[in-house]
Amino acid sequence: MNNIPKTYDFKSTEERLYNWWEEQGYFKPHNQPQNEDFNPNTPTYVIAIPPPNVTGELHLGHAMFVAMEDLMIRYHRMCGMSTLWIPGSDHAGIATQLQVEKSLADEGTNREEIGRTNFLERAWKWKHEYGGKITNQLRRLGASCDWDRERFTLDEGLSLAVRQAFVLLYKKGLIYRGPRLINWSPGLKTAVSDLEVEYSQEPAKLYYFKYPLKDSDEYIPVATTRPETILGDTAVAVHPEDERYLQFVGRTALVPIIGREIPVIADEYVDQKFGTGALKITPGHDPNDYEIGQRHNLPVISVLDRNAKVTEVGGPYVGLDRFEARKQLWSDMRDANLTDREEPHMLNVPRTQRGGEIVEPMISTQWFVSIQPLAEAALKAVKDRRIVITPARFEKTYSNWLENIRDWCISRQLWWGHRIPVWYAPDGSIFCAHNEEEAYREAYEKLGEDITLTQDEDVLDTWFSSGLWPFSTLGWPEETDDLKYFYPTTMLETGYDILFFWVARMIMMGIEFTGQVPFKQVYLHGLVRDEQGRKMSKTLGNVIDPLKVMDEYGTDALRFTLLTGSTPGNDMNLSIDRVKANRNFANKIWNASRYVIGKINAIPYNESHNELSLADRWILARLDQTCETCTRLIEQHQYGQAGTTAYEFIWGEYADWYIEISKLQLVNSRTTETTLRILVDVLDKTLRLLHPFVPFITEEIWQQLKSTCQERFVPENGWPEALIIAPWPSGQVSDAPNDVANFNHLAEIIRTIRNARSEHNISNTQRIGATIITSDHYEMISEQQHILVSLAKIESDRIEIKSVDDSSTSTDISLVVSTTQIYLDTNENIDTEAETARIENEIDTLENQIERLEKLLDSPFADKAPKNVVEKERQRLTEHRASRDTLAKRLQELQQ
RNA sequence: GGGCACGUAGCUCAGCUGGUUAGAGCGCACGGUUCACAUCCGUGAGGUCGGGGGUUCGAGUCCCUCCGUGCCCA
Repeated sequence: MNNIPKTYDFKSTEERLYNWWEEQGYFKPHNQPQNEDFNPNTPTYVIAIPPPNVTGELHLGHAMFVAMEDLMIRYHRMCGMSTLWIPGSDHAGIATQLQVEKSLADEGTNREEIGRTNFLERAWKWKHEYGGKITNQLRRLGASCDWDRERFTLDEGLSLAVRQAFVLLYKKGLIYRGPRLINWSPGLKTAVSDLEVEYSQEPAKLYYFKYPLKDSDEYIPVATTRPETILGDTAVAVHPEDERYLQFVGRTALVPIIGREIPVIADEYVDQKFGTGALKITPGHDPNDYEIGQRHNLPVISVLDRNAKVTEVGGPYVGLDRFEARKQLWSDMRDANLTDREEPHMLNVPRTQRGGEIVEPMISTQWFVSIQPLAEAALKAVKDRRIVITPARFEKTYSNWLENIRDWCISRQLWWGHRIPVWYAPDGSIFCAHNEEEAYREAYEKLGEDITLTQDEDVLDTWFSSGLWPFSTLGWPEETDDLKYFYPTTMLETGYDILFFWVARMIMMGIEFTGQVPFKQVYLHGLVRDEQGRKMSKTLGNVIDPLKVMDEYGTDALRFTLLTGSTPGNDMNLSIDRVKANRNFANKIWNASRYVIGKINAIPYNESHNELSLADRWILARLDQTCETCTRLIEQHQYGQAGTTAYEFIWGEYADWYIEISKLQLVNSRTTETTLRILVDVLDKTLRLLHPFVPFITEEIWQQLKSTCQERFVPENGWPEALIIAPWPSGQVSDAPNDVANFNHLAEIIRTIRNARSEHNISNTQRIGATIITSDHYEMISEQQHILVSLAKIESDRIEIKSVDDSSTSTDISLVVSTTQIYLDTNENIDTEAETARIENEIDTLENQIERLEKLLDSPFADKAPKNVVEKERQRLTEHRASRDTLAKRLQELQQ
């Protein structure tokens, strides 16, 4: 009868459908400059993917952004916009280089040994071998991006964009090179930006010691967390109002052990309450000291080199590792009687984001972007709402960061990346150009032909190229047709953790280079954590692999869980139980559809009346409302709510009620065809609603529905080729509130009867008698009698609908649903005592409600609250009173 | 030190601009072999929304404060 399997098999579906979609070209914008019938005025919806690292392996963060963005893309595609999702990946400078270096190490060599050219060859080879992995995994998630437009940050085009951006900024004076205090990673041997440093609270020691004063036995007590930096001290500072030490200001102190002479200065920065209240100043290795040093014109001494080993200024300690030097120096100071004591102390330790080793602040010559002017423009774009961030609270975070931003260190001492487009002549002249030829041309002009240039050794921060992503992927700096049509993009969706790293920088660079904001909306999702709310980490062993989840429960289940289990900007704890529940949801969709398709196949066409039943009108009205609600919620970025709404509709209303009722209507030849038509119509539209959330199952079942219906049932504008490009169902607000209210009343009666049956342990197969007394619903209930009979398991010739209570009813159980009275005749020995108790209990609750409502309506509420709200409560009071009276009467009868 | 978020049923989470005895899924209890589905159906128990104070006719939903958790910035 039905050749559709009983359970949805996602394994045989997902890959097949994905490939088909892609082959059919559905992932491409339907309107694009390459088309012959291109219309530049067709509205666009464009998202540039947050490019995952090429070295990356799929994790739930990727799953999250794909679920969100694919939802946005699919929704807008169905809405008819020319929709483009640009995929790609970034070259992840440090991560990739580390990977390659690791394999070199395994071979017993290293990058210095094989040289830059060979190293890059190796890196590219690595990229070609493994770089496709992550993008294939994105496909697995169902990402409907236009793969023909896939980009990689080291592509030729994007590299050109990077050089162009650099040259433009340089010529504008917004890029400079110079020695500054930067964050140095001794292990990676490169500078990193402020953002790439993470701070962790760690137990450490506070070392108290004596700073001897020149030509005196006196000393200033000083505390430090890093004794090794004493070697680089260039001052001792005290607070200008600190009476304890004021006398020393202006005198000269002697650096312990090495005896260098340094001044004692006064500066407001010093915290009198911390340590001894006196501070040693090491401008070469501490950001705060650096600033104090600037204020007081102190010399800057670097005591540590690129390997974090002591330099020659460190006298006897030269060559020692920083922590070794600490021990040695402290021990020597102890011998010299310069130490006081050590105290345990919680320290804010700066560590590199990658690798986690302790960052060494040090002076180094690096390239920087003067960020101030860019930041101001970026701030303005959000302030005047050319860019809107969701959730809004991140606008504050964004502003706060940009208002306090510091220049961005963009050079990295790596080989894998965009090499800085700057060439040096032997005389030190600098030529910043798009390429070597151009640099030479300029050099010849200035210095004559007999000259050799050498290019800067460093590469750029990966984020520098990511910052250009929304427009470099569209062809910038070329004025390509794509750029003209698709830029600015519409939405930037990503995790809030890279708001600064990426989003802010794209906004700054987008405005700078294109004069336009790179996107109009920003939507930030939260981080996915484990069930206990812990961050997933390899060391904790609590990492949930999305691939495994998809293997077990299907992609749709994972996507739906991520979408409905999270709220904008808030972290979510992923529960596998929920994924499982959503797998069941997919199966529910499957089986509801299986029912419909099976019925169409089983029931031959027969002309029937077009008159709609209450249930028909109800489900159609509810469908309209659901479409309207889902659309509104999606437009408001409340994606989770939208998904839940559709979920509840198809399961709780369509499957639980309408399908059940359709079974009755289908056996009646007068209503068969109409019922089938409505079954199809509602299912079709609901599948459309659900498609952006659960694309695979909906497309799969929709195709079957379509081929089953063929010409027998055709939607308004015909059957589209595929669900992925089917028009989004518009929801006109239904004008049938009565149908909904009536149906709800009917359903409530059924629920109440079911409830009573269950409480009295009446078996499901046991039919019972029922008398319904209703004045205001008499007609409706009479018409819907067959539904009552069927869904509440009532004996069809033992049901009676009355409009007046003639007190002739024999009954075991008495029930009340607002103004409708229900009397059940069960043929069983109903425990009178239990029934009495039940009714008494019911009356009790009603009395409480009545009392509460009477009080409420007697309070200022009655005239201060809006009329409709008051009216609702009045209504409720009336109903409760009626119910109470009915039950009281019945109670009396029982007690006679 | 500054800022933000979170704390709602045993568990994982919804609850939009405040509207009046709080919702879902899972779990639990009871009952179900009807031809869509046991990855199911029906019924039920279970929170007064971290504590306290305030604004309001009315607060889980706004304000203050305290406690707890997490994050960001310095």
